[in-house]
Amino acid sequence: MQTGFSFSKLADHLASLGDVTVEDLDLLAEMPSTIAHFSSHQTILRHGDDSHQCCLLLQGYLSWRNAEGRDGQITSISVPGDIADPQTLYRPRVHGNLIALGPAVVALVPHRFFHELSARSPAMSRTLLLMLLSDHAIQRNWMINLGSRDALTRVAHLLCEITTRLQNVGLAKDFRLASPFTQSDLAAACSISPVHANRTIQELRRCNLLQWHGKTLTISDWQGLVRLAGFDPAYLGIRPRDQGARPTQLGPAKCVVAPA
Amino acid sequence: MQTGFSFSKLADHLASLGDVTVEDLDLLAEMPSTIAHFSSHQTILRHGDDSHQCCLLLQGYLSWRNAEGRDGQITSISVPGDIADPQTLYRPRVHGNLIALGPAVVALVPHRFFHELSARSPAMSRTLLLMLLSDHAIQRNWMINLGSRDALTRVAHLLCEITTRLQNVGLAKDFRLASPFTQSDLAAACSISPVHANRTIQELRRCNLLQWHGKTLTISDWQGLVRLAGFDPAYLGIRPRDQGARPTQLGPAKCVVAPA
DNA sequence: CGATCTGTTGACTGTTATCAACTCCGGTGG
DNA sequence: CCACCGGAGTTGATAACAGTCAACAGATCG
Repeated sequence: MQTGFSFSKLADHLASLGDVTVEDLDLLAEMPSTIAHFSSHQTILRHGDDSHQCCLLLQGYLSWRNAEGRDGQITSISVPGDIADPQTLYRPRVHGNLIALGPAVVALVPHRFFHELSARSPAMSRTLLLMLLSDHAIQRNWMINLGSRDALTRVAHLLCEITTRLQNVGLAKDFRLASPFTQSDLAAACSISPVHANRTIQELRRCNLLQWHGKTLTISDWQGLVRLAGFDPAYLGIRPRDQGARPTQLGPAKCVVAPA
Repeated sequence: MQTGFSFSKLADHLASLGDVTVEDLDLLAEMPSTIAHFSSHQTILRHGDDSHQCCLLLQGYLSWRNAEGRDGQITSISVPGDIADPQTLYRPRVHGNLIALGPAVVALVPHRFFHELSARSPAMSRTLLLMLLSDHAIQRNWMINLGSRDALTRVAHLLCEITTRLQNVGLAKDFRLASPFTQSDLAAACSISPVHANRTIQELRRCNLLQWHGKTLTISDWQGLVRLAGFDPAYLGIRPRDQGARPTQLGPAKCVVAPA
């Protein structure tokens, strides 16, 4: 599945959202892009910037944060196959800071490509819109997470969501997922203090719900975690895998240049 | 300004978001609608419903809630001129419960109208999209409100936002706004307990920032409230009033029927 | 004029933040 | 190879903010 850097995860993501045909997904093969690598906690987009390209995440995690660096609340997390900044397609001015959570690989795609794609394929246009709505639904759910759950269930719910979204693009097989982020990052996403995040994770470990060794997080009791979090994936607006269309073949991306 | 039930507030709202011409706004005059009145805490859309019309709020406030009735966290508040459920334009299945905050008057507009409007006017199509993005930005800001402010500044920030959005459609003149909602509603929007909301409001009163008598809330020290809340209206994506286009003339809505 | 909802107050409890210290680890440079 | 360093994880003590419970006052409405 790991054919270098490819757009297959974006294709998976789009296919899970709406009814797109194989022909639609094949249009993605023409996507022009610049591949960029970022190191942990590096700023990708700064508050107030104007952006004329989209950040398509290929590997790792990205976060939208209130402030730069390690500080500031995380308001959103992107997983591979996500377009981290779809809003800039319609309003280039960036609100908030887009920051890598651990090392990340991003494909920078000119807005023009998506606008032309929308013009050529009504189905793709609609699916991109559904992507925006899905983001919206995820945000609303984060609000509920912050507003009505305590630290333990909050962390549990976030992990359920991330895992489900990863699985939607073929990652987190066997409930084993990369965790290049720190406990403080997790705390920033759940709006709890790093110290309390640590205690919370210990509690989850003690309940034999998960293991977190090094840069790998293993969920040992998925059903238990789902029950604890009260997690219902319906809000994500995605369908079970392998029902949607898949592109006939997607080669490696046309890598124009690879800046640090 | 109160020419019966008109769509002028929607026009104001749209004009504040993007560059729409007077001709674009005139298209709204053809909007077919059914006027509906709702009483406080009445459910307008139930979780799981399929909706094929949009709820354009004419008077009062609407809330999206986690649960029906008075319970459940509020994830979003609509003010007059808002389309409460723009998501249903693209995904009819409703997530959450749309519930009136105090008595409310709503124009029910078939989805078809907005789809045809989008097809006829690219500017309107774009502006409707900007409306969606504005909702998104407001949500993100609520997350920050819940995650990084204490009860006092949380309530203050919410009141600043509501006031600004009301002023954007010509309401809340002189910082005097209708408050048909209860303290418990406010608590549900800030994710604090009703008791604590009460104490918080008393604190705001004690600081001479606002008065809340009966169903009218008066902000007596706007600058002070803004300072306390750390409120910056930039995220709303709206421009100062009276710069955008205005429709030539908008008569009363074609009122088809007025159910209770 | 009673019933119900809303607002108000006090006492108590509990979750979580904060502060501080310490360990462990990976990297870096001497 | 070792000493050092910074970041990350861990632990305990304390404090603050907010939730809960309970009771009552005032308003509103049938």
